[in-house]
Amino acid sequence: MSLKIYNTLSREKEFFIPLIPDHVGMYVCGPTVYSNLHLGNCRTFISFDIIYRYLVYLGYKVRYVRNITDAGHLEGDQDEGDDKFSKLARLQKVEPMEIVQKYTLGFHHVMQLLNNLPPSIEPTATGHIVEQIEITKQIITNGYAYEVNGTIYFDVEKYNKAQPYGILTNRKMDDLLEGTRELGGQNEKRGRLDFALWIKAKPEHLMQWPSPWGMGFPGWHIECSAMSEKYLGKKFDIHGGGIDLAATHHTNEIAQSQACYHISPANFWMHTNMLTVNGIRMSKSLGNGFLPEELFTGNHPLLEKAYTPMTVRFFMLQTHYRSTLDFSNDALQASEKGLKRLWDAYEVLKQLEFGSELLAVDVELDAKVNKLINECDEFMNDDFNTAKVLGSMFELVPVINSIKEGLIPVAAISAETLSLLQQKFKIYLEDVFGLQKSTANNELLNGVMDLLIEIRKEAKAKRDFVTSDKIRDQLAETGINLKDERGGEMSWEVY
RNA sequence: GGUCCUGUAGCCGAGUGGUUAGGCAAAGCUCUGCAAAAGCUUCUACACCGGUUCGAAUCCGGUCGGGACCUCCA
Repeated sequence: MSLKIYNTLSREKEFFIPLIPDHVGMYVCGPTVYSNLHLGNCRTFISFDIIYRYLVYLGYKVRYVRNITDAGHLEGDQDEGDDKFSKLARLQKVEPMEIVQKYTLGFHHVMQLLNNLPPSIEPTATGHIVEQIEITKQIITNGYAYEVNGTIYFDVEKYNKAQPYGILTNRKMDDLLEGTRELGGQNEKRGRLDFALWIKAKPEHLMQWPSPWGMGFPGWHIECSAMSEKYLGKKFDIHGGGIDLAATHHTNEIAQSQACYHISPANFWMHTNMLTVNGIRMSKSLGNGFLPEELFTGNHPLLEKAYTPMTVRFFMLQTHYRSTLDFSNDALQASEKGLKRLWDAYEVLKQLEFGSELLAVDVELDAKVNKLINECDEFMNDDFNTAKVLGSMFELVPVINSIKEGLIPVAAISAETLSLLQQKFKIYLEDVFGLQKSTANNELLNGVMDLLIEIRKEAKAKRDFVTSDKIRDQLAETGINLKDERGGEMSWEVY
């Protein structure tokens, strides 16, 4: 079975066939680094991280490009506005690049905590001004852009006569025009839907570059066209981003590429759905965003406690990437416990060894285990259905625990099946889903715990429950859970 | 207003027309010196009204509710 991906462009799942066999070029729209990213932003980057990891698992050589937007993002919909970096920089009396540096570092830190792999290339808009100017020039040459007082606009209505402008989100030009606000008298655009490729800078503007049209800065959409072309070519396999970018940003990217190179940039357009709070989209403008830091510290009115980055990651894995996901303390609480159950079973599984005893293999169980394991790949191949994969893995948890408890003999499943089970759990939990153990134990603590366990065992052997309970209770107070195993062994974990 | 998406048990959420998704919570039992963990069992839902079909949560139509995009936002 081969991979199928839902393509926004066709509005259906299509078999994924890369342009160059065994190679995948993937471009994902990254953050605009003028503020902290919230959990909704994180969701998109986690989703694409898992997609990236799965493509690698399938054996593709993936070039994953995710940009950093550090220039030119306009405030509001008035094209004569300030860019976000200049505005903030003036407000805080710092260099625009100080803003960029601060939030880029913050972004990378959060990505690392969430265990997202770094992309292959992470280009910045300010590092590609030349390329953006070149594309703009070519679009003008091709007749799809015009200059007004040093600002270059893309002529949407003219473009729409050659190519369907609203193709990505299935919109007709007339409908789009209807939904647009009236042009203000001072507006210099020819058409309501026209957008800026290059914007003339006022003299006091902090970030500006020379261009054939005077000093200015790039429009928002042109950077992605320029950088995706530079690193992935005029046509590449996958272009991704949040679904909120589809109607405007990605629609304009397609128009720019078509107007410049006469080709639609990506074969597959993938869009991740929004994270909501009480059913409403988490967004910067609404101010209902949770910062990752608030979550990791529990410092938020809607949270009862802190949650680890891995809990957040797991929480998002339980939902399909194209569904909205509602964020709440209860939902996170459930994820925390679910992840623990699954991860504990994984730790148990790693320790299981196939014995040499010649017990009859439970054919039915063996077949069931194999089916559940093999389904994982099928579910992922069906447009990355992580939720179904987790469902299968959870069904395997009682099997693993029962083997450990001796309720099912190890030899009930074949050595081959056990080995496959161990391999697949490792591959999915660690390599594809990118989960990792939340608390690291150190050698010193291990030694101390060995001693305490020994003392407790001795006390229990003498039926000295006062001492044995004291050890367990006081460890519990310091945050360590000591558990009596079947057969007199003891294990422990940090809460 | 236009273009879409969506409504699943206490909560979160998968669901290809016919088979118990799964997680969390809750209850009972087993195990245990007592716990915790684990195992077993129970809770079997698909907004509403029609239609198609032998059969629909799943397809079609309508009604009502929620949301997204159309304007900066992953």
